[in-house]
Amino acid sequence: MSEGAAQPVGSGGIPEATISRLPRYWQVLRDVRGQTTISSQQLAEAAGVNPAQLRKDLSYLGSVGTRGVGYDVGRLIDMVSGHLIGPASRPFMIIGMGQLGSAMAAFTGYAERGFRIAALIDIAPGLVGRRMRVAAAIGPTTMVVRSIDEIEQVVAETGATLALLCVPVRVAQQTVDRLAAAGVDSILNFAADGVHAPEGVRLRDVDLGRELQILAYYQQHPGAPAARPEPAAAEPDAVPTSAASDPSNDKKVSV
Amino acid sequence: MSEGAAQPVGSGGIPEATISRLPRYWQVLRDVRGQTTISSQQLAEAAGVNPAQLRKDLSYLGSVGTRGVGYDVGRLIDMVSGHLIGPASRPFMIIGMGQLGSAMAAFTGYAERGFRIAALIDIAPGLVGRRMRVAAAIGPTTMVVRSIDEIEQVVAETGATLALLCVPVRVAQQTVDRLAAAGVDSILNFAADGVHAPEGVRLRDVDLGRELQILAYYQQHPGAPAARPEPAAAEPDAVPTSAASDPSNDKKVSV
DNA sequence: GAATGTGAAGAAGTTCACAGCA
DNA sequence: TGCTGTGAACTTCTTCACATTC
Repeated sequence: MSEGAAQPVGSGGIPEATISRLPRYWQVLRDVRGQTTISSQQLAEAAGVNPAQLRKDLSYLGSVGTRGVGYDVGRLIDMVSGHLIGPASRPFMIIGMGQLGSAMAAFTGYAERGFRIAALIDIAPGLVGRRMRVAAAIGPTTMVVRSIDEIEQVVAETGATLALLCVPVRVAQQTVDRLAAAGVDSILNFAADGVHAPEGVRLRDVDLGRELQILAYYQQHPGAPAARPEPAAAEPDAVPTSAASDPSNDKKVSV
Repeated sequence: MSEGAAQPVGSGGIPEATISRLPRYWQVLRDVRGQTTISSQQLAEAAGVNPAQLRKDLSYLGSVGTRGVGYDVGRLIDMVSGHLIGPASRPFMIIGMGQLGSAMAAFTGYAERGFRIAALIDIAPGLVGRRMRVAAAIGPTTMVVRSIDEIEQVVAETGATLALLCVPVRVAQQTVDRLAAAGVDSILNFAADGVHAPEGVRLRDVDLGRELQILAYYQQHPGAPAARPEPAAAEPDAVPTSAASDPSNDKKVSV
């Protein structure tokens, strides 16, 4: 059917903006696994987006809602995670086991989100070979830190081509190059300082300084539009003194 | 229409998309502090954006380039950081001194980016009162962890209304409410699990799971257009395969 | 001559509004 | 009746192209 509406994106078909929202939908869906169906209204509200937006986003996945009813929660979860992660849990490595890397290893949310730690990597002789705590699917466990010199072997053994880069800034570039050479094609970079991604590697920066600066901008410029249009009533800036907030989900000001 | 296409955004004047790019320009500018001027061409290339985009972005700041010459680097740095951070360094608090919070405290890039740690906060009796290492403007130093019960006082003393939230997910919401009540109006949230921002609070989520899922999507769908258009010039990048041995491995955890 | 600043064209993303199906 | 799916309107963002200034 159809033709008119051109495919919004050349290859994959799903617009970038939609992809970046999928994880949020997915998370909301996990939180409501109890119910069997959910309407675009409900899901959109919980995710903080417009219902039409949500329906359009889901329609890109080749949607399967039922008119008059809503979406089947279980089916939608499968569908979204199929697109995001694939059928099996996805292995990844943590590179650099300093404080940040250790904190990442201790994060308990991986399994739930479809990932699993395949290896911990460092270069320091003092760390390589040591056991460190990691959060696994079934409670915490430990894992031996391996050397970056074995990286090719680790990639071959585990099949992990996704890495969390937690090394100091000054070795970030060389480490990225090293990983790329070993076949890693996707890197989440916490060193974030103008690291250049080699051909064929997808690098995503998480830059603390950037996030802080953006927040600081909005602190300095009150009145700047954040993310929410939401007409709502103009309220006299009543700061809730008691933690209890009203349940009517007034949209967040997330910037 | 009346005013023509003048002010593109209602209140502040600067489009959101532009604001989110300013930190990147700023960082590039810091890296080239040596030269006195820079052209939109050069700056744009280093930042990985289109030159026209860059010029338009800068023009929102009430730009001050010189035709035929380029931009004065020093002046531009002042201008951009004036918009992002303001005249003085901006104080912030780290809430939750677990592994993640400790890693954040050790991050050495704050001063350079216009921020300074004003306080470390936790709730655990075992931590409150203890000294922890933090990276300060002049080398590392230590700071006493204070209780969240003193939060109002800390805010009053330090003037910090910006917080890095590094607490476990399950107490994230209540902590946010607590901070909001104490006058904190901007929060960078690492717990990131559908935390709701009280009225008047700007919450920005850094969600590890989300970032991973987005990367995983592109792994599964090669050919989809990613983030990097076509960044910097090809640099002759001497690839140091032998990673620098780094004894002080954990100190400079750059996050 | 060289590079900025910007109107206008173009692309991408969002929201509306309603047809169509359960 | 209720809610999805989607063309079309609308808004925002990006890029082009060129007049303008040094």
